[in-house]
Amino acid sequence: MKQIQNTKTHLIEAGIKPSYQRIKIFEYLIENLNHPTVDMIYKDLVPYIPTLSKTTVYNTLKFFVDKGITQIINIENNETRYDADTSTHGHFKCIKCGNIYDFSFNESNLNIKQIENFEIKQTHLYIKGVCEKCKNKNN
Amino acid sequence: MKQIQNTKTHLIEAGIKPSYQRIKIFEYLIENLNHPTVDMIYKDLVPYIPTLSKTTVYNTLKFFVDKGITQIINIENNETRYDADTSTHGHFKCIKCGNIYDFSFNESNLNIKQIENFEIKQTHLYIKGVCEKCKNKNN
DNA sequence: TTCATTTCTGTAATTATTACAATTATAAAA
DNA sequence: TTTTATAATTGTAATAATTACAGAAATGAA
Repeated sequence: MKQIQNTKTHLIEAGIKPSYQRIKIFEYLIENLNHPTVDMIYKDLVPYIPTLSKTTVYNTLKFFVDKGITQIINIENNETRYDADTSTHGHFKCIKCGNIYDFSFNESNLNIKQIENFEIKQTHLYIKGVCEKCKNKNN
Repeated sequence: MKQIQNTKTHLIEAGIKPSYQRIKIFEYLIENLNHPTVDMIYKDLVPYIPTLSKTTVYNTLKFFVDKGITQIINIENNETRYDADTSTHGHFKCIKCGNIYDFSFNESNLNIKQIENFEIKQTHLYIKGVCEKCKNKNN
């Protein structure tokens, strides 16, 4: 993923007015690439921004997604996660420890005939299983 | 996907006692491979099973998933969809018409090095974009 | 300073899902 | 056939995630 030097500039370039809350939320995302939920973001930030509202977190993230600087990760049905890395990459969720690992994959190798003439906007790949650590632990 | 000849037998083989509700719900799934939500299943079945409870639909689907004859499809964060085709296959969701198209892909082509030693249980691939029909319509 | 616009906040409403207790159905045993 | 135990279904209440919305605060230009 491309390194982001300056949060403020990055927001402005995406057409987002860099308010205090937006800067803090986006900084949180790039410092926590472990795909946090709204609740995690809110709980971790509210000590530093006591007036923060959960609605603001929701609104801001939706805005980031619209502007293309954040993507939504849907692995479990009841928890929406957010990722400041908007490049196409896969996620592996370990069913033992719950950890989510990023990985890269070659999209062009997929070679899907059935949707050849479709216009692709986003590709999401996630894999569930047992990670190496947990595999070794339980043996 | 493997053709299912007899719902009752299919349930028994999966270790599921074939109650009336279970048979009807599973038949609905194999007749509606367009990945219905709990709400769709409930609304479509309740005219035929007036006593049907939404809780039963939830319980039954969870049971089917546990027993491996149904898989969960997570494309949009707020709607869990169900698929009686448990084979590994991809889903394409058109952002114009909302249609979900199935497609097959070659998992081994993904060639993922970062999770080489991980134990893979399920692979989920979904693509968002514009389907051929909608692409032609809007031009 | 005023005014218009945008952003943020808090509460209430909505929706999906789960928990749980009571009822009903099923099937084996007496 | 009746009894009994177990499993499945149902309805309601509770929970959790998300959205709607109106008012307050902040921003920035006139």
